[in-house]
Amino acid sequence: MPRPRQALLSRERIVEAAAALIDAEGLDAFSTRRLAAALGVRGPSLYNHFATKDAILDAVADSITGQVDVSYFGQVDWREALRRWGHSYRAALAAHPNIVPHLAQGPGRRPAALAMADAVYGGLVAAGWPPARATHIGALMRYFVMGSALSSFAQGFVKDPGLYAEQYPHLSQAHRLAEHQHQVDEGAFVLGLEALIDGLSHTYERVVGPLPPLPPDGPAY
Amino acid sequence: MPRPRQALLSRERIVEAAAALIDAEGLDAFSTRRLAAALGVRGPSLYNHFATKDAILDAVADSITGQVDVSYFGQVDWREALRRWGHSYRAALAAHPNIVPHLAQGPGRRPAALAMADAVYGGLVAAGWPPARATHIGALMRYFVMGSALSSFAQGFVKDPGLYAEQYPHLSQAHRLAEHQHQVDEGAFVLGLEALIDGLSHTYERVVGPLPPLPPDGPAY
DNA sequence: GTCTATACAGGGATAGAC
DNA sequence: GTCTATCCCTGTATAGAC
Repeated sequence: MPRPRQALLSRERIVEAAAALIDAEGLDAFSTRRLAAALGVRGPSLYNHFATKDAILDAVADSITGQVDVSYFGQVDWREALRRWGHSYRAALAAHPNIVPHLAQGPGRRPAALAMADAVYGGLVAAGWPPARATHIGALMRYFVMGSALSSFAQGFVKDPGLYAEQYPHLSQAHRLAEHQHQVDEGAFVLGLEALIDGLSHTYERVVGPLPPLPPDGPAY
Repeated sequence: MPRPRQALLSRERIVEAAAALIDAEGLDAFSTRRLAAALGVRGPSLYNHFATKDAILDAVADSITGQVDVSYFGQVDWREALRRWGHSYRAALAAHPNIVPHLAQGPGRRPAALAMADAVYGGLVAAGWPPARATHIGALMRYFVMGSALSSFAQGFVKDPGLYAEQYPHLSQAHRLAEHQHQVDEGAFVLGLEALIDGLSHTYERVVGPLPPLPPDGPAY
């Protein structure tokens, strides 16, 4: 099948198939040859569209980051924007847990990651945060969401109860955690996110000035 | 060199050499053959001491987790213990940034990680936290420290200013960040850690009861 | 029980033909 | 723009020497 008049591959098709393969079989199963096979093509053909395997992974990561909603910044109070961004960010990663390990390794040159950082930074500065603090808040939120996604989708505690009995007295019930891992992850994430927002609100009042009370279920303001 | 009367290898020597190799050349350069060469031995010899390459990585990861100091729990106020644990945890990871990506993928069966989780959980419960919340707090702190270590030691923003100009209006100064990445990481980590502790203190007061004021530089209590 | 030699299947990436 | 052929490197299974 040499040189069809209509190109078989495109960056979009490759990214799409790569995401599907990683979602279905994990990062380890993702090889250039397997990806090519899924596209009805031979391995080296991919190199006409991407320079390296890593570039393909970056593109997949970026397409996921692009799904994070940062539109809240500038529309609602920064506390609420932070909350919604955190949930949207985590949800985007949760939809593709298998590439989170790659995603976590830095914004690098991925445009969507930079656009996200830009929106968050701009929104916080517009809300009154000093630029240096705005940078810090964007970073620490990323830390928290990334760590949460990574740790959550890695299998946490092992199922075997015998592993824990006696050795780790306080964790004797830990095998139960494996069954409820999802609830734990969710609970830990929400508790941490709310604690962060609460703590940052106090920092804001110390550094910038008083904050308006949040309406219980108010419209954008 | 067949069968020396004194064994060349031991689990300790392997773990030590593996950590050194990873620190020096990164996770990618870590192959069984290269590790064996560093130990004056051939690749397959390692399999007399570890079942898989991954088991070696787990052992390295565990030895690093083992350096985290959790002795504060039960000795000082839980807020202060959380603070010191966070710093110790992060420092341990910062000393070996290159294996953090592996470390981040779940406590799995690594004894030191379990011992750490046990100590934290026990300390928080002893301090009055309900068990479910104690679990959540241990998890969310791990999220934050892991995310921080991962994102920090991944190269964050790229050095090239041209990449940012125009495209991301608020980040136009971002190339400066690359130069000061370390300060940003440190500042973001401290800001986030303090916000978390502050926010959790309020949760404690809502859920458990009043907290004693912290002495400015007090002894253990 | 500890090492060496050998071998295999699979990986990422390149060169050159069509 | 895709192919084939090829290179070198990887993890690890196995068999045998001591």
